[in-house]
Amino acid sequence: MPKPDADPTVQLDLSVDRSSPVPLYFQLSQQLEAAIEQGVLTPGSLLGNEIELAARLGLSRPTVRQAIQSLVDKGLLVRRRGVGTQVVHSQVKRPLELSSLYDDLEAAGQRPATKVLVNTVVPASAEVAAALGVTEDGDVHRVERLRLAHGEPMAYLCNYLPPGLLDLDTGQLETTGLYRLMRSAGITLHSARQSIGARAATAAEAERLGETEGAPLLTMQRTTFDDTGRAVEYGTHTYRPSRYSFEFQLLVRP
Amino acid sequence: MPKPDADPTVQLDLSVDRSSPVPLYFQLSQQLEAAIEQGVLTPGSLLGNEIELAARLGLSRPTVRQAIQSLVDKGLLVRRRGVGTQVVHSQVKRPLELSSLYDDLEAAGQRPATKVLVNTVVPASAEVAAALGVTEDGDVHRVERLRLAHGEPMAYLCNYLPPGLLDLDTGQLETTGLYRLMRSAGITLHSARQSIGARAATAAEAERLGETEGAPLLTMQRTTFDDTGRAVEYGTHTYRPSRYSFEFQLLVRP
DNA sequence: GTAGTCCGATTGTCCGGACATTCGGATTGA
DNA sequence: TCAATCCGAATGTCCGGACAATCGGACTAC
Repeated sequence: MPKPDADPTVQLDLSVDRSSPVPLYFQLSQQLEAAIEQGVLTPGSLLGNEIELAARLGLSRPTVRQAIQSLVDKGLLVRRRGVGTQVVHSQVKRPLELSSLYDDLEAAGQRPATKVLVNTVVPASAEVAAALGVTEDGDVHRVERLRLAHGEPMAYLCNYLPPGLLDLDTGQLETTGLYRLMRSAGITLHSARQSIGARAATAAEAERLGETEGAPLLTMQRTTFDDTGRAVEYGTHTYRPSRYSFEFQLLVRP
Repeated sequence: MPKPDADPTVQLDLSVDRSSPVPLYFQLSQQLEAAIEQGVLTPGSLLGNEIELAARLGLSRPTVRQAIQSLVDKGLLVRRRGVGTQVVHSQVKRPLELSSLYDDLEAAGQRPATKVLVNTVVPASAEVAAALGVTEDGDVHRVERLRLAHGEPMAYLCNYLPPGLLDLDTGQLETTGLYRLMRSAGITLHSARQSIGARAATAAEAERLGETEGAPLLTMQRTTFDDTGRAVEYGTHTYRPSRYSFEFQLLVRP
């Protein structure tokens, strides 16, 4: 009985457009990622050696390697010296990005709505001043929002921003997420420090979220930095655990 | 009045050992990382252009770029075309790894202790079977542990492992973390899917953790995969929010 | 003075090649 | 039969060079 080939080397029709301004390695990595996404490249299948792949596409090996490496970094491929490069056995989706709750809900088809409760300038408390790196009692923007999904309150978001960074329009805040506003204002987000915990709801918190006093709440604090190292946002959020949990995938750094 | 140079190009004494089996780019990236860690390379300072750095070290530019790129991926450096490469303005520590609670506590100097409550083989429930990708009612290892810090219970950990993967010695489980055991058994961890939430403690949970019934608990579910895509571990954990919260740093993918 | 333009500096992309290292199977030997 | 050895295959590392794209400051023109 002939044994079926378990991990065949897949032949794809790949091509690159040298007249395009898009980098060649990026064109290739996108095509490979699409092939994996659509199941053309099945989990476990080998990708064929780099040399031949480069020759087939008329590219150099470094370029092909750069394309493959970007997918390895995303967790979609695994390289094994002496063996080859193969597609990871699925399960991998998104390796945890610095995403906004708004975008997450929208992607999940939850039709998020936002109610801006407060949008003003206040003197910075000691906590906020320390997080944002501004002087205490200096001006900071304060935004309080209630995030709803299907008309039900899901989270209470309280955010602080350093002054002069961004015009915070209440109308815009109700139709999109804070991160998207910041990015479109030319701020390049770089990293964030997060802390996720839980605690019992105070009376005021319970009131806001439609829970009862003492009910468990999921809490998140976050400070976000841009690529110059400035803190550009500090926020304390509380979530209804029956409506929301943090789901993410993370990769092991090799 | 002479204006002090805010972001000077720093001169370091770097060197590489060509007789070492350690890759040159790795030697360089380690030295740069150490210089950043120790404050020799101050936040905001420029790194000097790649060409000259390569010439100074007797390396080629691709090698230097590979070293720099690895630090950019770690979030320690930022590159700007036409400007140069500069050290990120601090704040960056660890970009969230797939770490074990045991190692985290140990690194924080908390002297963690583990009490193994259950270490046995059981038939897989539907939930466990789905997570691990084994047949329902098939054998799986079940480990229940209580993790303590300073003698106080901090978390209750319930884990399932597919059969035949690992010898689970109760003594070893009490002196180290599960991940370390798996790694030393030759399993290369690749990624994990996590879900963090909160809920009120049941009577049994409260009893185990020394809380009262209805107290808020922080919960985490995780399925871990190796680089072949096999699920190698599934666990449901509950934490006392007064004793533990998830703290991590995450990077924005450029 | 202010706006637009030019230009040097620096990183980004890409090439073609060379050798080293590791894996896994096939061969060989006990 | 089983273990040790060899060998092909594939990725890992490294080189030296070339040109493109972009940033920021200096210069120029109005």
